[in-house]
Amino acid sequence: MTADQVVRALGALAQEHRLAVFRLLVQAGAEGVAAGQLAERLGIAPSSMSFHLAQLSHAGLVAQARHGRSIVYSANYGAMNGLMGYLTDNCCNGVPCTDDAMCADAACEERGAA
Amino acid sequence: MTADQVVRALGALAQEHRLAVFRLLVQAGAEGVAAGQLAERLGIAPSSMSFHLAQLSHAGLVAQARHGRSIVYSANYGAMNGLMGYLTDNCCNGVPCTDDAMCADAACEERGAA
DNA sequence: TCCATATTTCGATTATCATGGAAATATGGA
DNA sequence: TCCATATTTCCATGATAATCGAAATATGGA
Repeated sequence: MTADQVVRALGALAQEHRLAVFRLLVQAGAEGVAAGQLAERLGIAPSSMSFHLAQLSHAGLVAQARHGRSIVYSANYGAMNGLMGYLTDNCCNGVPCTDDAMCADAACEERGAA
Repeated sequence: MTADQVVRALGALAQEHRLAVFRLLVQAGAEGVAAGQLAERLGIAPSSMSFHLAQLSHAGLVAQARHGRSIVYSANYGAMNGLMGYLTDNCCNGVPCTDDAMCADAACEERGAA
């Protein structure tokens, strides 16, 4: 994952509505949620939701599939894990990890100083 | 960590120069790096660097300490770990973690479905 | 006190983001 | 074919972000 991709993924999640959308999609799992339902649940206009979904899609964080008249969105766990990996390396690289940090005790030992 | 704090932290990192700054600070460790050195290393104007450092500081991701005439910035690992924890919960909550995912095999078992 | 260094704040400019209504596109069913 | 539903694209608007030069603030030393 390149730094440019990381910036785009972070930017995609760095917005109240988009973070909420991603959380909903993660909770929904592989089944996904239709665009209209997302707009209704968050109380924003369909066109605004479409804009946000495009950003998430452009960042590779969500996948879309047509299902009848609806377009169903689902979370892309691979992209999220890639982002987490980059941040973990960033968080722990070259410095002793703190003891009370989840990032340290679990992830760092797993991945080493890669 | 509230959703609002998470959005602010993500937004702080979702910029080429600020992500680079944070990486440099993580590499530098507790010693930190002065504002002027950061600006010189990244090749941007001091005032621009000050703007970016203010964003990182406002998000709680960096700490600052005056050291003579310089102001030395250092990474706040606690805030970063808080962000990682939120994202980990977001990434794994309620769905079966994929096998090839770092986020899954290490962090999820550690934290459970909290 | 006076000056040089280090950083921030201010001001102006340009670019990008977020929003929703209106129109366009696509699908399914009568 | 015709219509209702679902979503996106287009358009205009207001808000926020990123940039840098210039001026202001703070520190240390002569």
